[in-house]
Amino acid sequence: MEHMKVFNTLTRKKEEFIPIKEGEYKIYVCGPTVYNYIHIGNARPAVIFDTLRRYLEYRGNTVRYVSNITDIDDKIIKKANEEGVSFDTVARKYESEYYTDLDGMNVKPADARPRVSDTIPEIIDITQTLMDKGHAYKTENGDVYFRVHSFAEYGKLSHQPLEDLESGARIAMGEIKESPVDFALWKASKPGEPQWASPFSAGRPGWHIECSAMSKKHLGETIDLHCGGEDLIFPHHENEIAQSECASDKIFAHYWMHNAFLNVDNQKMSKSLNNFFTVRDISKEYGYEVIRYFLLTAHYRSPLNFTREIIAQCKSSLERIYTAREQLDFLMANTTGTQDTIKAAADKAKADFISVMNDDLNTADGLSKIFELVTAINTTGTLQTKQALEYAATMFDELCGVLGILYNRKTDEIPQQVKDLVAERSEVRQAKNWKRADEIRDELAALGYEVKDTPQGPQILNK
RNA sequence: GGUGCCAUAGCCAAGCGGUAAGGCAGAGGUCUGCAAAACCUCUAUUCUCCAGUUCAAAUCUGGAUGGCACCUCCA
Repeated sequence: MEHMKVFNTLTRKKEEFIPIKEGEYKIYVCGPTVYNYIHIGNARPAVIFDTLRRYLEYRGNTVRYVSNITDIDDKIIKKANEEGVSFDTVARKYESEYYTDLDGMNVKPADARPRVSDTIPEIIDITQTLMDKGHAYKTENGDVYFRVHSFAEYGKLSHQPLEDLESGARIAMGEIKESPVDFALWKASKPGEPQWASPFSAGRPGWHIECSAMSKKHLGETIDLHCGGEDLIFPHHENEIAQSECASDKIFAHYWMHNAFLNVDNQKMSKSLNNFFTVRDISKEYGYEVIRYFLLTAHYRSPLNFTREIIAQCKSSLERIYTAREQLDFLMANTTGTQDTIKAAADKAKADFISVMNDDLNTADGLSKIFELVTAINTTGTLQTKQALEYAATMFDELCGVLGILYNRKTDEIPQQVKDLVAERSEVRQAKNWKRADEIRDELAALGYEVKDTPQGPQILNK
């Protein structure tokens, strides 16, 4: 069995991606904190790792894919208090909006989409285990902290010596910790905060413990891959490793993948710079699919710059793919050709596509392989047999499907009214009545259709 | 200060030791009643700069310059 290669943050090397059980991958992706609409930066891991999943499935594997919702968090609580509603009112709203955006970008629903608020017993359980094993301690006010110095491998993901981390760490107001690097597993609740009963105190979980608990609950103690944005490497993922491995005495995840950040006008997105874009707003202007396409145009470990100019370019590029696909359908219905050389071109595109995707998910190169097939189709057109074109179309759809693009094709039956207008237009064109012909084109446009005149007759496009 | 990453045409971007993929934009042409799309040709003798290694470097090494990230619960 051939495996793709991925860059493993743990070893900082490209490695063969070998699952625990051949043909089955267990993947956990850190999801968003739901206190607002997601921004385009949030969309990057969602789309990239969805593409990884699609690719692994395309290559014949089964994938168990889990992505969480962080619905207990300071920012959510703050927003809820501002609006005078409960935290879960805020969380449920933006969770729902998040899924609307994911659906818009053609991200397949995860097999499990756990919420922190539904995982409290498991969180308490791990916390208790860590305390029992001496990896965690409780303070007077009811907080529970992880004892970082009890885990010798701490820092193995971020590749930072503990001393350096220690010098950079801060102690927040009111924290009483043995070491500045220790982090909260459980926080005793303060007034105005949601709380859950626990053996430690009435309180709520810390940030990092939730992913350890949800990953274990839905995928087991050891998984194949854990991924997320590169900012999560430290402290979030480092801490997850510490918690999970100390609790289970097993490897938490064999592979770690992290996507680079997305910038706007070459600057970090931030509210103060006023360069903050939500997926929702961009989708209204350009459509969701262009966002997905855009995210695939660069390698996931490279920084990606977002500007309106670049998005506009992506829209044109995507258009070329759509046009070729529509052309393919038209050709299949009208070709009189006898060749089948397009089959070889399609086979080559597929083989090349697999080759570049195997190399650490090179989606940018993957797209270029689709464009090579586009050119082959556009060049050879009516010379090919119907069967050969069908073969190419199947391959075309396969590859686009792996990248998750080309999902907005209009496949509705063309209305009789439109067909009649096109027929009338053909007649008046025969009579060289160009005025009426152009009128009809306008009428068709008003109905949402476009007509192109080709040597094989009029091609009707649903726009 | 510690740890990493990046620099390829007007724009986006792959390539990572063997002589510059792909897309967008642009110019000219073909086709067309006009369109649209498509096709053909052109658009980096060169990969930020300077040294070095090598038969061979955008690709490796050293240095410089510029940009970015993490070490601050931001994907």
